Amino acid sequence: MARQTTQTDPATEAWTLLSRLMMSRKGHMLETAAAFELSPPQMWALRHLEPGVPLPMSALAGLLHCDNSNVTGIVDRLESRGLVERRPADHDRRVKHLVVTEAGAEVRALVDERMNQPPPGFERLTAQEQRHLAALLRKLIE
Amino acid sequence: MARQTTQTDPATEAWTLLSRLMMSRKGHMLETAAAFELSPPQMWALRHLEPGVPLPMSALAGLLHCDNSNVTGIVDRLESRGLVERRPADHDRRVKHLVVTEAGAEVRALVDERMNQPPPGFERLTAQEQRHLAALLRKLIE
DNA sequence: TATTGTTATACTCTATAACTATA
DNA sequence: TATAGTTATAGAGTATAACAATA
Repeated sequence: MARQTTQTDPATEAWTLLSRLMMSRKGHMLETAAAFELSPPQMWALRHLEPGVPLPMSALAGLLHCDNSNVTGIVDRLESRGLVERRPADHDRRVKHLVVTEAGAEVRALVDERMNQPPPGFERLTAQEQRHLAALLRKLIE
Repeated sequence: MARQTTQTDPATEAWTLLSRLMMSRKGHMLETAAAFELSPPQMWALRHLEPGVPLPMSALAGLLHCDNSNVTGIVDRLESRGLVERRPADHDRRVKHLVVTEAGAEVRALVDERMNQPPPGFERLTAQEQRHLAALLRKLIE
């Protein structure tokens, strides 16, 4: 008779708890996007674009895990609101670089501020526990 | 002159690391859904439906953070594949209960197995660190 | 009157395939 | 030939508003 070896290993348990925590934040994500009249993909695109760092369309497609053809539409809508701009790359004129405008950087900062806000629950951990958690996650991510 | 008090508090740092970790799993989520020919919302719906536990459509809408009218279409497609069934509730015939079929339960189990797999990185933590991480997350979630 | 789920509508996201302009 | 981005197309997700059935 097999022993009960699948008692749920600690890595799987930690990962499952972690997934549950993130799932519980989906509402907050949608509210944040709606607060700035952004669709979720538009918000992620804006968050991936660092002000002052031009990014090729195809690189954004990779970050968003979608096809290049989708990025065209997502960027169209961000550009029509003046949040990002397209600029042909110097080294290869097929490539278009995306750059965040000043207005885009402002919205992006507000979005980031809101999304980086730790969810309820963290205040139940002591400062030392919070630091320990951060240390474990750093080691996990490398 | 103000002191540098915003050194990034540990809760925000932990939360930011945590968000980064989950974002890095988006590709895995999309691949899992695609492997079972499910759209992301269809996969989430199936994961929210516990076999043997009937759930009203409106409750699922709440869990998915979307409007009731969306659930109609999402469930239509799951039902046409024989993964879930609609059943009028006894106590209130306006309500329709969703129940996972046997075929649905099988797909759901495979999806769960794949999604619960801890991502790369966990093997860099010792078993004790993994247990500690799980304990901190349990306290965080309550 | 209020609520559950559906339908109608319009917009966005999504992948695929075909196209363009560069390389 | 190959690649970056666009366009065309079809299907799915999304919210809003109007509706039917039920409470």
